[in-house]
Amino acid sequence: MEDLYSGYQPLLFSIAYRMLGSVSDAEDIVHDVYLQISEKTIEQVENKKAYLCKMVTNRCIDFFKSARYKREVYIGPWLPEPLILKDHDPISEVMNQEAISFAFLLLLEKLNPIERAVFVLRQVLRYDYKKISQIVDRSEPNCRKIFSRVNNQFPLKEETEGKPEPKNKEMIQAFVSALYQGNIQKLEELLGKEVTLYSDGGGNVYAALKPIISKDLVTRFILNIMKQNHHADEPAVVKMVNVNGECGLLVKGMDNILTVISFHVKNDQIADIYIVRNPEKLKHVSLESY
DNA sequence: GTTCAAGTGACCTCCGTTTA
DNA sequence: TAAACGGAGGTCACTTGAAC
Repeated sequence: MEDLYSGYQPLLFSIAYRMLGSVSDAEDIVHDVYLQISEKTIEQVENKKAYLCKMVTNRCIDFFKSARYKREVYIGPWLPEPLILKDHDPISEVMNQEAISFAFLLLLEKLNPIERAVFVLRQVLRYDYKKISQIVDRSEPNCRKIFSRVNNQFPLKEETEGKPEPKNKEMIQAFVSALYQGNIQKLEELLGKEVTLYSDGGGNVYAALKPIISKDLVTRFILNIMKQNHHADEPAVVKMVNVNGECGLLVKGMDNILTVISFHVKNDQIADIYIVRNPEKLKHVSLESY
């Protein structure tokens, strides 16, 4: 059972996280699945990997149906829980191979649970339709059609192809230094014309209740935050980290993680900024590691 | 050349909403 | 309340491309 857990846990977590956009819920589901299966049961199963994927996917579908209601009453923009990836972590190795960006997870959010499962299994994990049909309990042609329709409906494919370019890292470094210097001209160069800033406080902490759109408004918003931080008794520390496979920022206070920021870069400019401030979504980020 | 998996257009069915 | 309508989701059949 231990080998089974260490062998498949990263893969199962990667499926659950993409389906739900929540680190803690994904961990719970994977853990529950391992608690539910007994050694006897699993030994009788021919394809253990497909069996475990099916269990996790079905759990996610059930969970998502109930979570959907919660999100409908969510205060402000909903963002996924950030996943801070480190080198040599088994989960990082699985995640870095596949799409996991905030932009991708937010697009997935628009799909129904079955569409999500089919898309993740096919586009991200490259499963064949036979396996997918067994996992989601739909016919093979139906799975092909679901995938085809999702592809036509949403521009998800580009989000799953390629890894974050090193250029992004330089861009985020330039962004941070422009912030500290208060260099408005440089900030405006880095931001796309229609840049959108999403701020998720979940009603627990201060955050913008609506997405902020346009270069001018976003620049003013972030400079204002920097000004407040500068005048604080204990200014926060900003650190560059790997957030969901892309270069991002972690803002550390005296005794807790205050904010995690992720960026979506398009055509050499920052197209979207995702700011997670909801403490509920930062609980899993360990302060000691940073 | 054959086989097979994948992708997609055309068509059908079902179900929720609208309207008389 | 029942018929009409539209959209979502499913099946069938065909084309395409890769592997052998």
